[in-house]
Amino acid sequence: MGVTKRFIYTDGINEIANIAKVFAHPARVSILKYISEQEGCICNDLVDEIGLSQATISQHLSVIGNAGLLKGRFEGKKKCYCLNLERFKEFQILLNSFFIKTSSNCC
Amino acid sequence: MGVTKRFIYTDGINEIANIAKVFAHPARVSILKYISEQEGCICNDLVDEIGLSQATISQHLSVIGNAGLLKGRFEGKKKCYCLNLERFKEFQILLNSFFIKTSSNCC
DNA sequence: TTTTAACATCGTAATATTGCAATATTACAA
DNA sequence: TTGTAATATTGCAATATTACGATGTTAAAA
Repeated sequence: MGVTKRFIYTDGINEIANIAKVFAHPARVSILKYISEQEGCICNDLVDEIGLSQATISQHLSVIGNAGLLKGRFEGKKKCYCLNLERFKEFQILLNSFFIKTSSNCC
Repeated sequence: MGVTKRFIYTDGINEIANIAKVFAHPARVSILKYISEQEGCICNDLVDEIGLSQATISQHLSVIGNAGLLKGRFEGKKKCYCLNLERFKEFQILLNSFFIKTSSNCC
């Protein structure tokens, strides 16, 4: 018990859930918001900005990154994280189409 | 440790995360999809349809319900669950405005 | 009244997530 | 080289989530 039974759902359903999971933590929402607000590249100002430890921020960044939402490149020892806009739009479209398909009412 | 530090984020950020959390499990995505596909009112066909125990489905329904996404009423011993369309649209709008505000690129 | 069907709730086991300190790792600076 | 700043990874403690059996609760059926 305790494990999500992913195999009983369609790929489409699982995909929506996986996308949502990225946004399901305020730290990750904050990170995305902050990154998109910066003109230039940002690094771990996120640690100061958000107020979680460096380890924790790095962990959240990897969750966001694994979802394909980040482009990161090193500039010397600093790392620049940027939004992968294409993927981000893809997420928006997928979520929206879920909303649209799911908006008929039964009662 | 282990607790999400909600107090360090703005209400807006927490709200997005809370909304996303509802969709962050495939069972809940399935339930919403299934409910919206039914013409009339549905009950716990969800148990047969999805293949989780009645207790588990009921639990997920209460998560969805607590988010304000369900209208439920009893018809005899059966309970009819319907989408609260207004709230659902609200979710869609909130998520979308997050996407829009967050779509500028830094690199 | 008793039974039964349709849910809800409780208790609990299994697993996942969150967060941080400590410890790598990496690349520049001295 | 050695030191150091920036980030990643590891290990672990605390808490949350997921799932289900067992047990309520309630309303119709028998």
